[in-house]
Amino acid sequence: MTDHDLTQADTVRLAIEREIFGGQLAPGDALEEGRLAKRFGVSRTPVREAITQLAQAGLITKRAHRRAVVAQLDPGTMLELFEALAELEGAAVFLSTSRMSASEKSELKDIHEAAAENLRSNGDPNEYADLGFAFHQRIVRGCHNSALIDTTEWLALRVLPYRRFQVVAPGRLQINQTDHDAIVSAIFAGDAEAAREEIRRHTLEQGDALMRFIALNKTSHADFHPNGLIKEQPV
Amino acid sequence: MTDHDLTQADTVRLAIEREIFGGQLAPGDALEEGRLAKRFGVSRTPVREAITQLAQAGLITKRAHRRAVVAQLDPGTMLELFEALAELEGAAVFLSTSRMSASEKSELKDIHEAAAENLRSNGDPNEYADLGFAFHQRIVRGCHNSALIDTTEWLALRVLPYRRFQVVAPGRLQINQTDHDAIVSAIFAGDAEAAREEIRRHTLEQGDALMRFIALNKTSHADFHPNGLIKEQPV
DNA sequence: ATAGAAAAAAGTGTACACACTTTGCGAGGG
DNA sequence: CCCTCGCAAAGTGTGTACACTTTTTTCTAT
Repeated sequence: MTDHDLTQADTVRLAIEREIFGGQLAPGDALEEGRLAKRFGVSRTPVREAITQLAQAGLITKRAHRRAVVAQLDPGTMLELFEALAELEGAAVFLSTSRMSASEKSELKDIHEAAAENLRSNGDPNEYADLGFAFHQRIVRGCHNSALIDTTEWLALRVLPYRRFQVVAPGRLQINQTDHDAIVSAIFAGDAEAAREEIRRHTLEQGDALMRFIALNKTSHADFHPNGLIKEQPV
Repeated sequence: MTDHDLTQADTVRLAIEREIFGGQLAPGDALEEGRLAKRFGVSRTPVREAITQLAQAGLITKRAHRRAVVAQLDPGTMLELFEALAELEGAAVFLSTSRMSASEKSELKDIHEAAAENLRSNGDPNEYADLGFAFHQRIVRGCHNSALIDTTEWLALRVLPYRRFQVVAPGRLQINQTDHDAIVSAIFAGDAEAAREEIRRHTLEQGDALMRFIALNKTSHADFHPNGLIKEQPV
């Protein structure tokens, strides 16, 4: 089956997610069931279901009889989100330090070194961002506790639409890399408590920097709207 | 308006939630859209939406073209859930220690002492369970970070259907109270790190005890359907 | 002109119909 | 006897119609 057992609602949900993460749908944009239905070539029913799920995931907000909107995070909420994320990643790395297998650790080191190389050779900042994401993911998944992993990644997802702003913030990348250095060292030294502290500080700082950057570039998100760049899979 | 702006889907969702927490719907029970629709006097559409939301929340599991089922936690998953919960509560108390207001702290102390009194006078175990729930809730909410609070309580919710087993486990209550003692002391001493360690150990131990108890009473859950053993606190 | 009310337009919530998938069961071959 | 294949019943996924709510526009009176 080419179908992979994905229901149409799933397909639509995935597509919308991609558009949010890709930036075609910016925070604050309205999602109207009818239009989406026509655009994806399905009826409103699966679109509606997709929206419900995305709302539950916190990616979009929805109130009865009102249009659904891509979740918009005010500074306070975002700060809380990053603080919570910092704590969760801290908890995860605390466990990961003693639980990561040798191959997982070496994978982490590989990612870290690839990022360093990217930085040294002035590579593509987007690639660096991807490596940063993989870095955090590798650490979190190293705790081998799906409940904790899912919870952490779910939280990370909610701030993901905003991370695109960070790649262009000047000077951040080097600081980021130094932080990662400290984290890797702590993990390889087996010092769980130190690893926790390092990643907590790091993620908090990341959120702070992101907020400052957004505050400075107060221009509307609408600037980033090439719109319709993604074509979805027709079953 | 008596309606309070709740859509029918919301009403159904709330009703099913209550039945799960109340024990009328035990883990493993199948939820069939048509029957529920008839029972609640609505069409399948809102029922379907409610089920989707509950599935997203992890309270029920759902796969394409198959009946939805009240989430059944195998021992491994439950252990993971408690471990994750222990870490989250640890993170929360770490923040709470320095953030709880004087009145919040005294509230916590009141709850703790009421529980002690209940124990001393051989009071109602269900009341003690409620106080235990309130104890944890008060601590978690003391961190004043809604993202962390929501995440933690969401996780706690997933194991709630199983907590009903614990109240009857022999000897647990006294151990529980001693643990709480240590936690309260650490908070009042302002030792965030100690508080974190205490609550981590405590919650892990709680999960362990629960698992042992369930393993011993391997009989079907259906036996425990006397309906309303635990009363939940809305809002 | 302008504020307010009334009506039209747009959009969401729900019911119902029907196609497609899964599941349970019974008949026929090994 | 039991395994398998296939058919019937049950149940889910989606399209469509319509009622009800919100939003926008238009019309009226000051």
